[in-house]
Amino acid sequence: MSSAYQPDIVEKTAQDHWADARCFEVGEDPTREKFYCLTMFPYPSGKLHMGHVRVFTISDVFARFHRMQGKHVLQPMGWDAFGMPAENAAIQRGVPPAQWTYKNIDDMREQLKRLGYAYDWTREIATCRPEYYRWEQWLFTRMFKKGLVYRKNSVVNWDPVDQTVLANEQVIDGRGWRSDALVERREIPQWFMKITAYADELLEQLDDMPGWPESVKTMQRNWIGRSEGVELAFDVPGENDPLTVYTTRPDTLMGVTYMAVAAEHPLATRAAESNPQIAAFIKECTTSDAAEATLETMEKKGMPLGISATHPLTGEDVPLWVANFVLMSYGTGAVMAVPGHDERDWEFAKKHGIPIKQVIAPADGTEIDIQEAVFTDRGVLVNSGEYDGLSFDEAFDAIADHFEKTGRGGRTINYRLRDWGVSRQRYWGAPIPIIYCDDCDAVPVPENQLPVVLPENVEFTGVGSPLREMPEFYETVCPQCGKPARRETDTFDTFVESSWYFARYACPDSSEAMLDERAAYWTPVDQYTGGVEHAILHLLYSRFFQRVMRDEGLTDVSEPFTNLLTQGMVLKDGAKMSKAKGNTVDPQELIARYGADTVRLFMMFAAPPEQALEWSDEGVQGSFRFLKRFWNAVVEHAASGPVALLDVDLLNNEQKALRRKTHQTIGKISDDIGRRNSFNTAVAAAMELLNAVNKLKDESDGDRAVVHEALEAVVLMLSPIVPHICHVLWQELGHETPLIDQAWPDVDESALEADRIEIVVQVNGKLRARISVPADADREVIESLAVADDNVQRFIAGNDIRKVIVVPGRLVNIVV
RNA sequence: GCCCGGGUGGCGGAAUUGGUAGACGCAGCGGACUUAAAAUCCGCUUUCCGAAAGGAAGUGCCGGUUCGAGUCCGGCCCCGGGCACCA
Repeated sequence: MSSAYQPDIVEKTAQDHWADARCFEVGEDPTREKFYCLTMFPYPSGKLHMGHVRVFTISDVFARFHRMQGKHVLQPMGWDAFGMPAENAAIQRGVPPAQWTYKNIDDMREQLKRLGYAYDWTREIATCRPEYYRWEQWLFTRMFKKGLVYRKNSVVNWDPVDQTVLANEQVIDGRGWRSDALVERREIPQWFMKITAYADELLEQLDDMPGWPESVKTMQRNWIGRSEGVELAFDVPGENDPLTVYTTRPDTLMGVTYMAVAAEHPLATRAAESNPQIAAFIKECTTSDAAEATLETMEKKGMPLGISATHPLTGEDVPLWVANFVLMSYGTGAVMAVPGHDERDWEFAKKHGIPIKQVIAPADGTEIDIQEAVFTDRGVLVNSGEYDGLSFDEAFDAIADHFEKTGRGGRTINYRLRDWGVSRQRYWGAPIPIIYCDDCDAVPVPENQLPVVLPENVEFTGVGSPLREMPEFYETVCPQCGKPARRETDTFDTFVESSWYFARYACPDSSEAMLDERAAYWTPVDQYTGGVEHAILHLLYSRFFQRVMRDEGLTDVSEPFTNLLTQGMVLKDGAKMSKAKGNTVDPQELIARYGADTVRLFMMFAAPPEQALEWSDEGVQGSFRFLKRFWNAVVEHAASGPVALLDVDLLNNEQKALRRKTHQTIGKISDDIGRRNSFNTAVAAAMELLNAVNKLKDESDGDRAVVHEALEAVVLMLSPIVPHICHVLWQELGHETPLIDQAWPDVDESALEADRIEIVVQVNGKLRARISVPADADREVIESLAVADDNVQRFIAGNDIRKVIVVPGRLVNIVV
């Protein structure tokens, strides 16, 4: 194959070999170190996009690199197959969601195969298959029995025209995407998983996860949001139950000048009965979507309820307000407000003429005017009676003690994290295995009746779930009492499927259990790669599910992913590439034109993996040109005859320099891929080495030997990134055994030694000269050579040398 | 609004532990080869001054620490991601 580079032929040759030899199909081998390499599985939209190519290529580089390190590597692939796009397609084209999804899976599998990823396709999973989702239904019923799932009312976006629940994505500027009607918040009963039962464990374990990026751990810590505070009861005259609030600032208690409750709070509802203005305000509060970003950014509004609570320390009246920024589903649905020492309360008080009282003073004694500016720092208590002069900690303890002694509250740990609502009022998802009986309430479907199979041949109108129109689905009998009963028609949030698929790849065919002993061999995942947009939800739910499976006795593993790489988005025109925005680039065209290797190389070279990659059509050309140069360099070298054995003693300086470059590059690329995840600089280093090879004539025995060594190194080290061309070039270099079975190259330390090194000379921190010194020169020698330099003399002449800093191997800085 | 990132030539980016700013590539310019074009190869390419040697400025903005700051600290600005029903 000594002609021009033809990617289609090269890539078919390599892929045929891997398929024929079943290179990537792996079983369990306890004698070898395993390496489980996984990518967040794709939604089968039907077309591969650049974000897919990026993440799959990153993962494939890991898989192939660790295989060359001698590890037993598993890299599976599957489909996150439930979700809204299938329903949208069904509405638009009249195709049942199942049919559309299976077709897409077939199409995308072919596209993936064309890219040459090292997948074990025998383990493929599709989450919409009953063999898969039966096990999450099973786990749900186990969680039900343990009290880890429960039902409660929760807010959804309600489209009053289409009479249906909308996803946040389906709400555009507060209106339903199809009806254009103003969306309302409405409460309906939904199933929840008690992730908060694991909040502490999920938080604490983050401190012991060195393989995760700090940013992701920080985001998860803040999301869980553990806080230590105090619960306080305020009596409301005429009410039986006190109004309980939670605060992390009990030291500001004496500064409370009003309280606020949510629109859905019983006190507000009661007040609305006799006051039409309040009723109207409450109605207005529910006319918005349920997204937190909407609630947090909308104008803070409130209205006095005309009643007061009693301050628990002073006995003074504290007026009650209803406000749109207090959420019923969050804590107790009521907050105490301290305008002097809370930003939002201060602004609200200013707007509504509510008194602002200073009860904290700066610890350093600075005078402040609380009417002019809010003071939110911790400080010393003032205007607080017996608590005056106390610090934050002292006041926290004194006030918490007081409430504990009087039985009116006390220390509490609070989490921002809320339980996971898993109910979706949608068709294309896994049925929630619950049966409602008039006598027995909600009863989980018995294990021997699982799975509850989702009917796949349905008429799909888009308004409401077809399951609700299918008596043959929902009509059943109660498993407990045998009376006619009704099956749950809601389905699971698709995050449920993606919270445990990583473990199922170990035993995808197990019909006896959710996981079997093969999972003990392969889990946890050693390297997990996926989009940074999943940094919180998917990764936190997976960490939760792993623990639920552990506590169910299915595994000993607590943390599902040992090392995590969150790859940045592929952007175009400054925004995430997405079908919705219509700014996608089709990888298929590029592959047809340049081959998979060029596309893989470009994705790895264009940006560091964790950063956003701004797409540009130019630059792909450059990657293709490099592969052609690479091809020609190897083919021409191989064509010019046999290579003499390398004899390092006979090398001239130029040849030694190339050898040094070769082994420096082996060291650099090993570190770049193996430790730094810095694939772009690994490619750059390989390019530099190839540029250096092309400068040598490749004629003498010594030339040919060092060129051969360098080319072998480049072929081996680029093979994780561009595996097809390297497969063929390895044969060109005269090897019988295929490249896929080769080990990663080693650094020859002796090749790195150099006689002389370059040192930079600065005067007052400004670069003035570069000098060449013997590699073993000591400080005095380096210093005297530096001072002797002509240009350095120009800048130090006539001045006293005050100080000389010598950084060995790097620079000299002369301070005058 | 809150949480997490990012900001370096015309462009993507490099600089790994505070020590040569701009590696590698794209685009551009000049040259070789060619009847010509494409492809390929060679050279130049941060800005300003200078024939050159060399000098000055320079990593979003303002300030600080240091012999030395893209890197550390304080305060801002802009862009991207997430915010619990997009996946």
